[in-house]
Parts: sequence; structure tokens; C-alpha cells
Amino acid sequence: MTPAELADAILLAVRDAVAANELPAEVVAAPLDIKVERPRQKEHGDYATSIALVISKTAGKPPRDVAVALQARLSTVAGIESVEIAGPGFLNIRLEAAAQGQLAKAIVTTGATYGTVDTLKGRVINLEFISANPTGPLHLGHARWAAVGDALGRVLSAAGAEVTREFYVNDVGVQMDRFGASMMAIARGEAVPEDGYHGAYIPELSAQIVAENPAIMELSGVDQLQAFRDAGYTLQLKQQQDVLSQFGTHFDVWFSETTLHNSGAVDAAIEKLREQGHVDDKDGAVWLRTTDFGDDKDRVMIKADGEKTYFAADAAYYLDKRERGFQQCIYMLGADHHGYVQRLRAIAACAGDDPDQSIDVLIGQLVKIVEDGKEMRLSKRAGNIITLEDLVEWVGVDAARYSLARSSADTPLTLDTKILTSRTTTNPVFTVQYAHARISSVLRNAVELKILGSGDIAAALEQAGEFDPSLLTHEREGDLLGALAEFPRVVASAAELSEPHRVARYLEELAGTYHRFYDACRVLPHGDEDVTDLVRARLHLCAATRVVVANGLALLGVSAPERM
RNA sequence: GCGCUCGUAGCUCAGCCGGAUAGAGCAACUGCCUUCUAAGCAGUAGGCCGCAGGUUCGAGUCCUGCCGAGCGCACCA
Repeated sequence: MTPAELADAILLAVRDAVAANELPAEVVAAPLDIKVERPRQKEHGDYATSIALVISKTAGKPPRDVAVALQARLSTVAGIESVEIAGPGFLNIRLEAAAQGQLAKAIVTTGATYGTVDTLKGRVINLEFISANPTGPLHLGHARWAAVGDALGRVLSAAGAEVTREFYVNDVGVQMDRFGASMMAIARGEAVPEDGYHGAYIPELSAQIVAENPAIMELSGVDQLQAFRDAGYTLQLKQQQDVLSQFGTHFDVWFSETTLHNSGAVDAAIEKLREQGHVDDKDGAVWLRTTDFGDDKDRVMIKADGEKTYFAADAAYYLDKRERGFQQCIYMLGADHHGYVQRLRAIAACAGDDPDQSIDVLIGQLVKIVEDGKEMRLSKRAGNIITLEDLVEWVGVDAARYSLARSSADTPLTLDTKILTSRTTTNPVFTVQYAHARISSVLRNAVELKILGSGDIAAALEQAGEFDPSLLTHEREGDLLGALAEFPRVVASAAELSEPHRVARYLEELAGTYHRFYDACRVLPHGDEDVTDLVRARLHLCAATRVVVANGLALLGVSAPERM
């Protein structure tokens, strides 16, 4: 019996009590959200619900009276061993071992799709993240989004959503010109302009451009600048794509801002918004009246000099996403861009959408990196940035992705290079991966002992003999089964709240629960002992745990090693 | 000055959109390897959940104010 099934049973009990006039009809007038929790305290049972407390007001009865009515009905449900009333009116529920143990086999059979849910089924989502300027390497802040955004994409998909991952390439504007001018200056042996880019990658790009196209030095003035800018853009974008690919972060769409301008989409967007009645002409400029929708000032779309602003492109970009059929647009922005939130919402509102439905902005707080107690600031224009590549080089893809994705994006995160470079137990990813490797080892040994056949684990277990779920009665086995049952709920809440770090935290807990089980419950027979039903039951439990650990790590884009 | 985000163990962070005695990892200390991976397990210690009010059966969680940290407040990109 899973938590979801238990919640259904509780709902039935409530309805039944209403039908028997023990509770008033108002209780079920509105849809009831039955919360089933796993209590911290063992004495509080396998599961607990506070439903009696929640509905006592509408029921017009003290919580404990409500609880009594539900207790009597739940006690008779198949698979439920006991129901106790505790405290102010909690219902503490204990399941029969077999009802819980059955899950082990179900998970093994389900395999890679265990943990997928349909809570977001049919929702069409655009997930935009990183969206860096193609004027330099990706830095630590981008790395956070690469890890978190990619994990979120996987989690949303697992929840049934139709997700398009998108990278908005900011390839318009003076930053691009400064980028080009910087490379050009190097090539000509001149000093890089004050407002240019001073990173070590600039001379490298410059040299590569000249090597591939020596004729570029024959150009002059604006032509040369444009040639450097365009060539550098191509190389740098490619570099970002390669790095992200190596990082395991995949994008469905690389959307160039330039295309918005060239296709006339920006002009069309301004006209469209004008039709909606939110555009003003003032002081020779064209404004979007975002203050109609909570922004603190109106925003310029076309400057008095005729130039279109970045904001105008943003508006066009949103309208483009909308036309492509996305119901929800998720933006992941750095903390230094949080001022955009109201603006983005105002664009949606001006276009006639409900921002609460169509816009979801996630703010990523700063990633700091500490080295010898000294904080290193990240600045894109300064030369001493820490890049995504640096991070990967130090700790590897798995540790980098995991340590960035295991924390909520909206809390500032400090990574310690000492810890990250030590490659020891201090990194939680090892605990989780170790659990996977450990289980794999047990299953390998089972194959060697001829308890299991080689090949597909589900088939091997099937052939090994009967599975008796009622044998998994040890406290640690119950803990493990309970943890395994949580996985779909974790995925659902991670997707709903756009918080993939929940998956990581869950995995750490699951790994700990497995290690405790492993310590207390010997799986394989010693020496020439018989292969008992208990051995088979525990092998199911091990295999099920491995499935969940592997599925969870996959959601984070982290590998699940068979050996460590 | 206005706004956004954040303040939880020595450190890094969780806390399941109001539930029971606030958790994990690391660091410290004590035990456990002739048996499935000791990258593990068991235990000890560590807390005014920034401060003060409010809302209610019940607050780390919601509201208000204050303090502190970070970041924003362009006809920049």
C-alpha cells in the first residue's frame, strides 16, 4: 500500500462517515486534500494524517470525535494493521508488513519509470536558463543554472510535463561590440579598451580568429570590428555549447536575440502591445505601461534615437514563446536580475495573460567560492573568473552537478575548493553513489552464488523463486520500504515547486536508510547456508532500492556507478 | 530612500507550500571490519530557528515592524 493509496482510503473513510451521518456533508463539499505524512517518531506509526484536525472546524466537532469516526472505518481496510488516535487528533496508521513489502517487487518490475508521475501531465512548459552573453566562458553562476535547470527539466518531464529547454543567446548590443573590439585590439597589438573584455580567453580567441582567417587583418574600421565580433561570437557560442554538452546539460532550442530583430518580431510585438492598449508615446520614445501591472516604472521599448531596447526584445521573446504554444514560461535568473521579475510579469499581463499562470521566475542566489578563507568574486568582465570548466576540472561532472543541485537555488551557496578538491567522503554525492555501488556489489555476489541469473535483474529475481513480501518485517526493512514509497511524491513536489534539490535531499536520506538496513540485515547467505525466502525477499528490496537510487540520480544528471 | 532575496548546530545546508520532542552531512570525541564495498554503522556533544509583536487548537513555516547580509532601482546590455 502506497501513501497515495492510503490517502484514497482515508478519503473513502471520510465520505463513508458523511454517508452514515457521523459527519456533516459540508466536510466533503469542497475537494479534500488528504495529507499523509511519515512521522519522525516511530511510535507514531508508519503514516500519520492530521485530517481530523483539518476538518474539525467544518465538521463542527472536536478533532478527536472526528478521528474516532475515521478510525473505526480505516481499521477495517485491507493492508492496514492498526489505527491509533494520538495527541489533539492525529491518526497514526500502521501497515501490515505484506502490504508494505509488496512495493519492493512492484518497483523492480516498474524499473526506470518508477517515480514518474502525471501531476503535470499535459502542461506545456518553456524552461529558459543560463541565457548568457556569448562574449566569454560560462562562470560559476551559470554552472548553478546548468545543474539546477537541467535537473528541473528532467523533474518536470518526469512529472508528465512537456518541456522545452531553451537558451536565449544575448547576441545583440554594445556588449557584443565591446567583445569584438577587445579581440580586434589584441590582434592589432593595441591595448584592450577600458570597457572591453580582459579575460585570458580574449587573446586566445583573437589568435584563433586570425589563424583561421588571416585576411581579417586586411579589413579596416567597422568591417574589421564586425568580422571579429561575428567570428568571436561563433567560436564562443560553440565553446559554451561544448562545455554544456560535456556537463550533460542539453538544450532543445538555442534562441538568438538577433533573429527577433531581423524577423521584425520586435516591431510586431510593439504593435501587438499597442493594440492591447498598454503602449504610450512620450518624450520621443515608445513606452510600455508596465506600471499598470505592478512594475514601479514604465519601460522604454524604443528609445528617442530609434534604437530598440533589450526590454523590447524581451517582450517580443515572450510573445514568441506564447505563439509557440507554451502555457508556462519558467525563467531562471541570477539574483542581480531580480529587478526583472515585475517587468516580465508585466509583459505577460500587457499581452493579456495571467502572470501567475504563465510566468514563473526562479532567482538564483550567488554562488561563492572560498579558497583559503578568501572569497573570490565573480565578475564576467574581470579576468579572474572561475568558469564552469574550472569547476568540472577540479571535481568532475558528478560532484559539480550534485553539489550545485542539492541546494535550493534561492539560498546563497558557498562552495569550498578544499572540500571539492579533496574528493573524499565530505561530498554527499559519494554517499549516494556509494549506496548504488554497494547494492550493485550485493547483486553481483548473488549472481556469483547462483542465487540470481545474470542479465535483467527483474527477470533474474522472477526466476529465483517466490517473493514473500510478508517476510520483510525488520524495522530497518520497514524504514527502507517506507522511504522507497516516498519517491513518487518527492518527484511530484519537486516538479510542482520547481525545486529539484528535493530529489537530492531525498536520495541522501534514502542512501542513509539503505546503509542502516545493510548494517542490520544480512542479505546473502553465509558459507553453505540455504537460500531462504528471506534472502530472496531482501534481494528484491536491494534491487528496488537500486532502481530508486539510479532513477533519482538520473533526474539530477548524475551517474550511478556499479563499482567505486 | 524604495524594492527583491536571504538570516536554522562551529561550517555547508535541509525542513515535504501551519502539525507531535527542529534534522542531515562535515568538523570533534567514543566504539564496531576472519562474513554481502568500513566511501559504512552505532553512540556522545553541539540550537533563544536574527530580534520583537500578531494570527490559532498549534508558527522555523503565515502577517507586521525592526536588525543584519547580498543584490537591484537607466531612453545600459
